[in-house]
Amino acid sequence: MENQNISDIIEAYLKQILADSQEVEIRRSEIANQFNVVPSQINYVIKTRFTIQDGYVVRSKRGGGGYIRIEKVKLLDNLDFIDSLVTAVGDQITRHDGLAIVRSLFEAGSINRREANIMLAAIDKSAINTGSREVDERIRARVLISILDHLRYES
Amino acid sequence: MENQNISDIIEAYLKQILADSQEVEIRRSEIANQFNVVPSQINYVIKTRFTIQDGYVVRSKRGGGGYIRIEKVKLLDNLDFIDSLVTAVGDQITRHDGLAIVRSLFEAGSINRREANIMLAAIDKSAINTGSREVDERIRARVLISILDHLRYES
DNA sequence: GTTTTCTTGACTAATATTGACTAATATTAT
DNA sequence: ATAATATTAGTCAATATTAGTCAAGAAAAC
Repeated sequence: MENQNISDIIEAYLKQILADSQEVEIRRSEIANQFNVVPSQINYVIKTRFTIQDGYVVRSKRGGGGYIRIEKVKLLDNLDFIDSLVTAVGDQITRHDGLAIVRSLFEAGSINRREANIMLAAIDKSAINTGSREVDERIRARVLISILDHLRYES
Repeated sequence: MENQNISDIIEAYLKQILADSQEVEIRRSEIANQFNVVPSQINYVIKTRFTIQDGYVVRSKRGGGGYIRIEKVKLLDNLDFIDSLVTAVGDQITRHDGLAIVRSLFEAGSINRREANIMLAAIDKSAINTGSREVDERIRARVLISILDHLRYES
């Protein structure tokens, strides 16, 4: 074992629970208290160590009875492909190139025609049209990547 | 699971009754008493969890013999249904209400789980996040309506 | 010495709970 | 009939209870 910082320790704690069960639900302040760190460090640990690339989906709720729930998901075998598309999208993308991304998914068999059409509708000009082409391209990129990330696992 | 808030518990209680019957009729003060909350919390639960987007219609009467009646709505044919959702979306919509829209589509059988997840990814915070809540809500509305419009043609 | 990662806390956002006040309807008294 | 009273539900704003974001400084890695 190398020199472990507290983030690593919290990560290990959560992953140990996840070794036995499909998901773990915590109250942020409780865990923060338990490990004697500020609450926002829990967000840091989750953001850096429980990403979708790692095979985790995180949901949360604020307010009374709030929680953070980390779920282990079964990743599909198209990960490298999705990765390459995410890279291709980058942080902004034209409609034309977005169309090509969706077509790639369809032709690879990752999505069917109906799903492709839903994706196209989501990045269409009628959907994303703020008046600034640059802003539109950034939003389109994020919408696409958000969808691509969901195609990584079974749901 | 273990630390649910009382609003969730009341929601679950009502929905359990609605699982067996088309509607449920309550006396507000009785339920408030039963769950040991103030009466107006029942209004909160209904307002946040039994909206028309969720597929419920609520009627009530004040005065002696007053009641609150929650009815599970029978969905119309697909076109009218999508029309009603488009109307419900309007020109801006919160994530919470957007979620309810997608859930309605799913529960109505208009889309399957995979399609629902694609839609949710498209309107997620990770996808639409310009820094202005108002702008986000407008974009979210347009993305949703664009997808809803495409769902008309295909079915 | 520079860059990356970690830690911290101030500020923000979402959701839940509560209660004072209001409105509608029913019942009773005149 | 009409007015007064009782009995419901509705609205709204204040407060409480959570989690999220972001940026600055510290520590570690390179």
